Amino acid sequence: MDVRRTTVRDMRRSNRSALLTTIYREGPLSRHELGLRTSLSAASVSNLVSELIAEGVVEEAGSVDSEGGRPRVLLRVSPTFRYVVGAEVGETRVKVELFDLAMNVLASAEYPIDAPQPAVVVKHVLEGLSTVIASSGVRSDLILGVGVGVAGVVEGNAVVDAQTLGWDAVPLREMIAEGTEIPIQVDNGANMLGQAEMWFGAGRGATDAVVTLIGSGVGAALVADGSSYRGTRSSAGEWGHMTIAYGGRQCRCGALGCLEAYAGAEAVLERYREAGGTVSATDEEAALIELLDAVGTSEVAATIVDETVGYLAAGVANLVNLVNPERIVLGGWAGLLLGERYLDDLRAAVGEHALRQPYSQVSIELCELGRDAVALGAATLPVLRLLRDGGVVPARS
Amino acid sequence: MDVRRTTVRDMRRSNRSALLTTIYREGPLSRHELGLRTSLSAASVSNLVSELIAEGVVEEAGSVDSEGGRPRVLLRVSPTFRYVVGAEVGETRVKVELFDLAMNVLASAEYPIDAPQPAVVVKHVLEGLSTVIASSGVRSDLILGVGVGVAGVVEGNAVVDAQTLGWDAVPLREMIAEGTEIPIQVDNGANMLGQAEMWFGAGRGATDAVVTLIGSGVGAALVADGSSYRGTRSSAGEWGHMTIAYGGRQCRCGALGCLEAYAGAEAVLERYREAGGTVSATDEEAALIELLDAVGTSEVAATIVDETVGYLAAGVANLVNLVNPERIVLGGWAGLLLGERYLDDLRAAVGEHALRQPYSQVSIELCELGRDAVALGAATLPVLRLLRDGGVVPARS
DNA sequence: GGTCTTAGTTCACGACCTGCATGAAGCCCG
DNA sequence: CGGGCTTCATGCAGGTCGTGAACTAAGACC
Repeated sequence: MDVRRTTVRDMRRSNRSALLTTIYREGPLSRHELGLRTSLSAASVSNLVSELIAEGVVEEAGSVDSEGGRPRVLLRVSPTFRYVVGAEVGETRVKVELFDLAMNVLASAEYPIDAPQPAVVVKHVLEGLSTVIASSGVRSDLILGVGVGVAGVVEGNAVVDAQTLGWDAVPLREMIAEGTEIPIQVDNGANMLGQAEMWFGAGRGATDAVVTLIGSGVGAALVADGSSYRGTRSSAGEWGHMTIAYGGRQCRCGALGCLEAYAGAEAVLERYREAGGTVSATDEEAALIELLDAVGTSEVAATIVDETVGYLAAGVANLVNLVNPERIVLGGWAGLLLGERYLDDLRAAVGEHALRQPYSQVSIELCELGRDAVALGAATLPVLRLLRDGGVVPARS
Repeated sequence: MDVRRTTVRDMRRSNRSALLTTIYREGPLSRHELGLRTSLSAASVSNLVSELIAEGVVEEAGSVDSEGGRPRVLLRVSPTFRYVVGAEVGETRVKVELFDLAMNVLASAEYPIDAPQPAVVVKHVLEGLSTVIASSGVRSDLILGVGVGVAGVVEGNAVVDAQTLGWDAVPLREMIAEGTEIPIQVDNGANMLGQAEMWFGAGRGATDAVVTLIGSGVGAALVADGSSYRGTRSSAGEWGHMTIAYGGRQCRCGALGCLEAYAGAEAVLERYREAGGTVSATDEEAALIELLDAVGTSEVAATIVDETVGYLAAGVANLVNLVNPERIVLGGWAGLLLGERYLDDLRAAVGEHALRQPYSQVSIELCELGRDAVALGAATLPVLRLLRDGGVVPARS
């Protein structure tokens, strides 16, 4: 099972955590409302809140008239109590951003890379960390932690397998941690983007959702009962290599008929070329835009795009049937390009593949944060830990 | 979120629950071991256990020599503390069984049905209940509850949609509850079978698993972090209608290329007939056996079976990739027939469709409880409630 | 200025778990 | 065969917690 709560002190921590999480997630709230939301007694709320205020985690933020009585004082998590850093490690760049607890970007640094070697990446992350600390003027001991989102499978803070980076068994957390006192957490980039959409984007309010990530390749982040589902060894969410066309096109993973071999941007362009279409752009994103823009004039482009929506719909429908989510978020840069133009077509096509019951319960939405939200999502890792610990910041030796 | 634990009394209930669950699931244990397992202090274990013993929930069961010290007294949940009933509502029969808490069958009743009308089913369940009570001689106020597994989608104890039974929006729990004082819980039959395999069959010990159910149709029960995953509105696990062959065979759900249209027993036999094969049996199960037995002599049969294993493997691989389970259990009568003969072939074929990483972390096993375990699984519902409540039996008015 | 309404706080109380000391029960060895 | 040893189990004092009820705070309305 999970963490056992046994002693009476654990209970307090758990209640602090519930309270703090509620304040953080559901915006400014009064003590009264907090009592209702957490089903704690007014006395306990008062008690805990005064403790949180004394520690500086929570602060009062104005008040609201109540109907003819004493006005209620609103509470919020103090944005400047601590700060967090998020880093994105992708194929082509390392991006580091520093946020306050309200997730405002205070500083940002970016380093293009061509050959993503672990040592180089570590150097850039640490360099970025120093840079954002310096340019924001935030005291480094006020930084809660650094979350790192990597384009690969992460198992317990080590990168186990990252095909696109060519990494295998890289102990990334330890490597970064050697260069700083600040706690490091490493996780899968797709999950981080999903986390960002769940907290601040199209996934807000949902507890059972799937955030899809359609770029050159295809992936997904699964959210079950309000928290990210990782599977037994953290590699859940490999949606791209789901067989949807048995015996079909060969995928770069080696198998036949994977969704990615039809709906990934690389595959879409390849299918277009095979069908006789041509694009002038060499950049994948520009090429896909070119293809999408050609739909009005080119029969071939129209067919390819139409088929792509169909394949994608089958993949989405499989998610709908299997996990019965309340929301599916279409994300990733290619997902965004397709979704902007064909979201309604996609929704309809999903209906043809999915069962009536789960289909009627799901809403399929476009992502809201664009492609650059990996660092934002990664920065939620230390925030999540803070909320889980009820605002108790572990002493740094 | 889930149930909030706030007061100090909830803590005790939660600890009782942890203790009782550990005793139930991990067999006879001494107080000392319980302390280690639950990370409760020895004093608390002693305290709680003596309470549980006084209430009759737990009993001592012999002792074991320790190395040169006082022997440890083993504790177990008293099998005769209470009793539970499980019922299976299928297309062709209603089956009711009465168990003690060790899940020994004490009495059983079965009613064949042809037209599964709700009223008839309710009558049979109630009749079965009286029968098993009478023939086992168990006092009816000692029966914790009746779990009912229905072949259809269940949302909050009401049957929302059951294609095979032709039901829609049947408030089954209320209907049964009108005829008895004993608490009723209704759930999906596939999930119940999954539950049975997880507790007593091939799923034992796994916390992230999928129990597949291959019969005439195809379904699955998802288990995440040790408990059944139901999705947002309880219809998760519709594995059979996952598209695996885009634009392929028409499924009875109306869509094209569903897994069920290839790997469900009905579809397999249909594909066999289309390919020119013939079977003499009219019963589906006998027919499938006939087909499987013909593999050695008939080219057509061999091809069909070979292809079936392939399609099924693609479906299983999709589960492996998407949810990264530690175990997949092949269940259902057709799954059992196929698995007995081709489990190794299936495992290998899954490897061709799944990613290396998650494939290496999963074990694919044959179910152990056969096809008749729905009632057993359903009977775990009241047991689960008992464990969750820490052995506190709600007073019946 | 009195009364009403709503928000938030204080405090005694009962309930809880833990650590430590103590009791229980068998083994080992002289 | 009895004292010491080891391991298991329990009783008790102490500290912590959330709750309910009484109480204070702060504004609206007449």
